[in-house]
Parts: sequence; C-alpha cells; structure tokens
Amino acid sequence: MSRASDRAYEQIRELIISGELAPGDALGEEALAEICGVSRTPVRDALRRLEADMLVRRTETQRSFVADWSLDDIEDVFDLRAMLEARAARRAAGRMTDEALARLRACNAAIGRAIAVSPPDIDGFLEQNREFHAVILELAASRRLSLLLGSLIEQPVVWRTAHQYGHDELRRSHGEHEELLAAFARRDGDWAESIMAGHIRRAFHAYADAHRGLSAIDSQAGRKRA
Amino acid sequence: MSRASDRAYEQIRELIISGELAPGDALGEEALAEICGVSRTPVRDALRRLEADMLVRRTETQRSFVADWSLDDIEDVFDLRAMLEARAARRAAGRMTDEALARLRACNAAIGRAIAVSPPDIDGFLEQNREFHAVILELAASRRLSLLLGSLIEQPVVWRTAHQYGHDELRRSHGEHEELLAAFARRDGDWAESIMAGHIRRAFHAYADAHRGLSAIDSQAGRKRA
DNA sequence: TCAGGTTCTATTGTATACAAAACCGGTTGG
DNA sequence: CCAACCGGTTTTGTATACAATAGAACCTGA
Repeated sequence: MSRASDRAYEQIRELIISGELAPGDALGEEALAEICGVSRTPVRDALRRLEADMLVRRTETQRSFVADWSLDDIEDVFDLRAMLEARAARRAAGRMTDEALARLRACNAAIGRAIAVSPPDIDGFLEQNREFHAVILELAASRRLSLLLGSLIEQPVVWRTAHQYGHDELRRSHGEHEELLAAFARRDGDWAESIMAGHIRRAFHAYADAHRGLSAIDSQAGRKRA
Repeated sequence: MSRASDRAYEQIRELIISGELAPGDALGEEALAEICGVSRTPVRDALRRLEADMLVRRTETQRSFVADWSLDDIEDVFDLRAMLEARAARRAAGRMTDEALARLRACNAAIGRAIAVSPPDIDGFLEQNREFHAVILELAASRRLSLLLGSLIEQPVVWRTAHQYGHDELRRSHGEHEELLAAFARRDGDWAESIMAGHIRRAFHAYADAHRGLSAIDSQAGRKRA
C-alpha cells in the first residue's frame, strides 16, 4: 500500500508485537496519528488491517484496543497453525525442487549456527526460522493457504516468548527441521505433514510452559516498557 | 460498522456474488461511491474488507477489480474448507448439547421439506444449509476458526452453482447431514469429522462437474446480466 | 510502422473539517 | 443508596479538497 498507510501499519504493529502497547490498551485514532506523524485517514486504514490480523479488537461501538489473548485463544491459533502448516508441508513435499531444498538446507544451517554460539542469536534464529517456513509456504503454492496462515503467524506471543527459549528447545526445533528436510528430500508428503504438525504443537507446549511460569510478571513487564 | 460503510460493503458484495459485476471488472472508488450514494471514504473501507474476503483483487498499483477464480483457486478453497469444517465438526461433536442437536435436526428437516417440493426451493435449501453449518461452527467455539471459515464460505461460485444442483445432489446433501446428526447424537468427533470432510469434498466435485459443462456460457451470462 | 518519450487525464492517497455518536461526570428523583 | 438522565467532552464516521501517481493518448523521429 502507500507510504503513510504502510508506515502506520508497520509502526503500530511493531508497538503491539514488541509489547510496548499492552493488551487492553486503548488505540485512539488521533493519538496514533500523532505517533506516526500522519493524519487519521491512513491510521484508520492500518487499524482495519490490524483488526483483520486480530492484533486489534474493536468494541461494538467501534473503539479499538490492543487484543488480549486467553490461553485458549492461543491454543486455538497453534491448533489451526498446526493443521494448516502441516497441509502446506504436504503440498510442498509434492512440489519440492532441488533448488528449494538447497534453500531450506541453507536456512537450517544458518539456524544451526545461530544457536551454536553463546548466548544464542535469537533474532537470527527467528529470522531464519521465519524464512524456512516461508519457503515451504511458497512451495505449497496456495494463495488461500498463505493468506490464512499469514494471519496466524507472527503473533505477539511468539515474538515475546521466543526469547525465553532454552538451548534444548532451540536444538529440538533445529532437529525437527532436519527431519523435515529428510522428508522433503524423499518427496514424502505424509511424513512431512506429520513432522510439521508435531513441530507446531511442540512449539505451543513450549510456549504454554514458559507462559504459565511468567504470566504474572509478563503483563507488568509489558506495561513498564510502555 | 457504521451505516454508510456497511451499506457500501453489503451492496458491492451483493453485486459481486450475484454476478452483476463480473470477474475482472474494474472497481473505481468514485463509480462505486456513486452507485452506493455515499462518498469515497466508506467505499474505500468496504473495498478493504472485500479484499480481505478475496472477493476483490488489487493490483500492485492499488487499483481494484472483481477477483477472478481459476479452477485451481476454487479447489484450493474447497480443500481448505473441507479441512476447517471437518475440524469444526469434530469440536462441535465434543461440545454437543441436546438443544443444539434439536436445532440442527430442525434445520435438516426444513432442508428435507425444501427439496421435496417440485421444483425444489433452492433458496430455502441454501438458507437452511447455511444455518446448519453456522450452528456447527458456533458450537466449535473457536473465534479463529470462525474467522478463517468466514472468508471461505459464501463465495460467488457457491451461490451461482447451487441453482444447478440436481435432485440427486440435493438429496445426497440432505442424507450426509443426517449422518452428521447421527455422529453428533453419539458425540463421535472422529465420525463427524470424516463425514464433514467428505461432505465438502463431494460439494466441490459437484461444482466442478457442473462448472466444466458450463464454463463457456458462465462468464457470458454474468456479463449479460451486468 | 513502430519505439520512445511527453503531456494530459483518471484514479488513488492524504489531510482536514464537520457531523454523529459514545463516553464520562455530576445531578436528580425515587 | 441506586438508577436513570442530562450536559460537556472525547472519539469516531463521513464528506470534501487537494496532492501524488498511474494509465492512456498522442506526438515525434527514426
């Protein structure tokens, strides 16, 4: 989209994902326009998009707030992600090319390097992980699937908790990617689907475990930073 | 949302779903504003929503057109619908109540009546069918799932081809609903999931069969009415 | 005739002004 | 004491004007 509207979208989104704006915070159009340095018009545009992403919730009287997520909601998201990404993996396996396989291998190699250092390079891990899954989604060649998954990935919860990952979890993630590569190398859709489903579900439980221990201080930390 | 923006959304949507606006038609904001009797501002709002529904496609230069669907796209939609509605059916089975079961039975009874008359009451069939699936989705109690499915159901292709359904197809649909009711009565999630997946996939093939025979005159008819 | 560029027009993006509606107090009547 | 109401204040919805940009038509020079 256009310059101002895009900037507003990215900027507000960043504020939400980073936690600078905490769940439940009010999102006045005027205030956001001030922050982004644009008028209300592009801000309204951005809010609509963020609402579609479910990062923003609107009351029945059209007031906007940062969406708050119950654990049930979050399980919901991971549940659907597991189903859809598994489907994507199956499709990708059926269309795998040597060139794509090489890209995926390069991604996971980079992930291996990112988690080998101490302390682990979490941002590098996240970036390469995102790329890995994006390549699979692209291979799945389904615009619909991409659209639906787009609204599920890159949620605040993921970004805020990835930094909590321990060394074991990072290694396990890397290992599961290796298994996916093996399934892809053999063009085995069933196998790829199974691994991907487990991969996402495990990520959920890693999140849930970390979150339960941190839920009390989490909202506090978010607010302090704001 | 508000009055004008909602009216514009509904109005433009109706024009697309009914086929009055054919795939590929340009959607100028000014022209639509004229049609809807509002200014460009609410029209822009409506177009954004329709784009999210994938009823409208935008070029990289921000011009809007009625989305056109390849058969692959359509299979994509049915494929995802099958997966998601099957998931919804499984969840619904686990949360089934006697009251909801009664509602579903009433729906399917109404469907039975609608297709018993000659000629069959297709609009009645569609309405009750929609309600039947809506009740299941509501029981599934997943906002995310509802949101994702919302963008998949009620596509133009469904509405334009339902009227092509033969007596056998209507009866088979009714019968599959009966099977679903049996699965729900026993709270058997696996069973419900299987039936629903097959139900949607069969609907796709019914569509594809009808479409292949009619694709040539279909686009013509759409344009003529416009 | 055609490729390339140039102007002109149509369409979209943004800002702003105003209208409508919702929120928040305090106040009043029961 | 509580509930409902009424005012001012804030927030959102819509229209309109203007700016920026894409698209189209035309002109020009081989």
